[in-house]
Amino acid sequence: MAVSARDVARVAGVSVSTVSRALARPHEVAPATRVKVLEAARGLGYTPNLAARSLITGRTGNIGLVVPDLENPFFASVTKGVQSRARTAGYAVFIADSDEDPTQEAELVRNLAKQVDGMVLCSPRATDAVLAELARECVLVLVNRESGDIPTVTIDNHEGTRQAVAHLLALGHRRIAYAGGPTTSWSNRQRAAAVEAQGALHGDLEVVNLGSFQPYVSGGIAAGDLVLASGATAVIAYNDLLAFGLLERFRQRGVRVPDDVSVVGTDNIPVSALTSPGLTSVGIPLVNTGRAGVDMLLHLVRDPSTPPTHHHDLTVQLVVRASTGPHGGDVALRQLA
Amino acid sequence: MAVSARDVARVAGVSVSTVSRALARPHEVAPATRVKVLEAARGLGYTPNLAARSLITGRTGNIGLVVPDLENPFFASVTKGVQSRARTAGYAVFIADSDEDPTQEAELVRNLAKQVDGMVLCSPRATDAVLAELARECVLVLVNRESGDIPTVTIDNHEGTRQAVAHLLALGHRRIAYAGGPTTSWSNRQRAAAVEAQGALHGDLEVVNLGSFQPYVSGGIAAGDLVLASGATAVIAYNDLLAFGLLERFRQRGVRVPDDVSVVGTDNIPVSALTSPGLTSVGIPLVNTGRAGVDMLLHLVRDPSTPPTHHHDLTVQLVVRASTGPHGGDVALRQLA
DNA sequence: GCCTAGTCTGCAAACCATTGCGACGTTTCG
DNA sequence: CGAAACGTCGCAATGGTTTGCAGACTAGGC
Repeated sequence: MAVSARDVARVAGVSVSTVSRALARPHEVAPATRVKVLEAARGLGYTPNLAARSLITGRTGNIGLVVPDLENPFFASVTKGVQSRARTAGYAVFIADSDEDPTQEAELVRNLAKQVDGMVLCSPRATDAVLAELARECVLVLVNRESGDIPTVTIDNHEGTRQAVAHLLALGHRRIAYAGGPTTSWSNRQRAAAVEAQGALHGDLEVVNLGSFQPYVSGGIAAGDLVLASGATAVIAYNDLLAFGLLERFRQRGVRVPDDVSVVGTDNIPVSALTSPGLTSVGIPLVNTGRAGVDMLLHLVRDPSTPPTHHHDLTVQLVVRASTGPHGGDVALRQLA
Repeated sequence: MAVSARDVARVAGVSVSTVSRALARPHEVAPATRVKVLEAARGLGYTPNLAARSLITGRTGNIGLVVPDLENPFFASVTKGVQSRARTAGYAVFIADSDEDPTQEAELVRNLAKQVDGMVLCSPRATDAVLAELARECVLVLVNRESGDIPTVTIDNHEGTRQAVAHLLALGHRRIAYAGGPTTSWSNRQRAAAVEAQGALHGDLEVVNLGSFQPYVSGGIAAGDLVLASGATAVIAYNDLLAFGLLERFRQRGVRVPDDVSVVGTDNIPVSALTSPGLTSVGIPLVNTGRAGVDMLLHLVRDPSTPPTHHHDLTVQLVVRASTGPHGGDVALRQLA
């Protein structure tokens, strides 16, 4: 059925080893034989059996990607980046969705570990202990998470938060709430800490941490009422989906954005430009985040001797849209008039 | 390094073949030996080498999924469904993104074909001829596309369009535009034809086909002006992203939705509830579409003898939100008052 | 007590590509 | 002219698992 190297060898009148070499190391075989083999291979439509190859070489040419939720546009974009970069490097990618469940996450990694040369874990929810264990079983790169000395691509959460707070301060806000994501999320802990740090930095700024919510629209709807009760005039959300939920809940309750409350999201996923009002959001280079993860992983896989950077920090940029403004409307503009 | 069946055999004091049987066909080995082997395997942390297994069985335990654009929420949801269903069936899934490019699509299928037991092609953009060729090289299931006698999971486009048109007719619209997607998209051709068919069916209805646009927000922005110039009071869009673009462009031009123009999308992706106004959309069971594709594929793979259904048609349901209403505002309500 | 049927288990081939080593032939240099 | 060096290629082992076949051993029936 399938055509093997033996068939090619027979047609080309050479041995199987010569076929292998003609394809893998062309300079080690005489030009004349090379063309004979190549022609035979093309004629028969030969492609090496990857299972057999990986059995002997120990490498698969595949990488794995585990994300908490494929339906979250943030992870969808990262996945796109991973896939595109892997493809140009000649790697195929396994995808796995953990549904935000740390247990499934570890299981998925173990299932895939034997079929891949390495894995990218995006925003893993597992504990440091579990990650350390997994890292021993398989080459790992973390994206949007730091843990021990596992190679990592992160986002500059502190700087993102700083930009968001600076923006809100400039608009006159003095009481800012933070609506957090899953407690299992490292970036959530980072962002929460960064907001608190900003509060400590500015004497006239009060920060209210509202706690943890589901990183979906539903979580934002739940958080909305807490924001209003907290007396904050602005809220920073763990991610854009949560921010959408806030906008929705505020609309339901007749609270005007940004006149009554300003809302800042995080991630700047593509749809954030489309809500009404458009969402001010801490922009992350989504697709590039995926690419960076693959780059680091492939470097590790191809020459494990020289790990030049174990840590790559991506820059962020606040994108201001209509969901933020001065509390009570634009006094500055009114004074100018 | 890695523990093989030979190690287990040595520890358990049996032969390699007995190890294999104890794990794969427990009833073919004596209970006493079975527990010995199982204990040894567990003690050593043995897991069968999948490459070696697939080398001999010819099966991989993997499936592939090709989609035109992972960042499109429609495909993200389908991917989620595929992944979740495959996982519970013990299959791992390769993901590939063709960037809406038919050439890449075929290439991706060929690259993956050797490593999978079968593939799901979601909304493939390739021609029927190319698909037929690919189907000969690999077990294929099409989702949201019909082509020859390749097994297929489709969406009832005709019914969806019927519902959308009926809704608009009920609101009093008599001139309806269709803003189409890629010409390479089968479902776009289906939907365009269905709209025309509805026009032919209702004597008092005029249908305007505006042609083909990119299935992104940018495509809708481009289409917006054509809608207005066409004199239509309502527009049906190929997908929700395109509809978002329409909403955006109408806002830019000060055109009120739904008072001046009604907008209907297709797919009912999660964010459609969040735009302002909320998007009326032909709802598709997104995640289930992916599941259905995998179900069909696995059935084909596991017993290729009896293909019970080569065609599965998923039901659709129009979801009405605020983007549709009577032209010029709600006269019916005003008359009641 | 012997034969048969049946239950377990081991042997060895097979799957397919890769690669170290050695053989062979040719060239080059001393 | 001899020997070393080099280029080219085949042999055979290797990787880990599955499975047909045959052998060994047990149990049961006459």
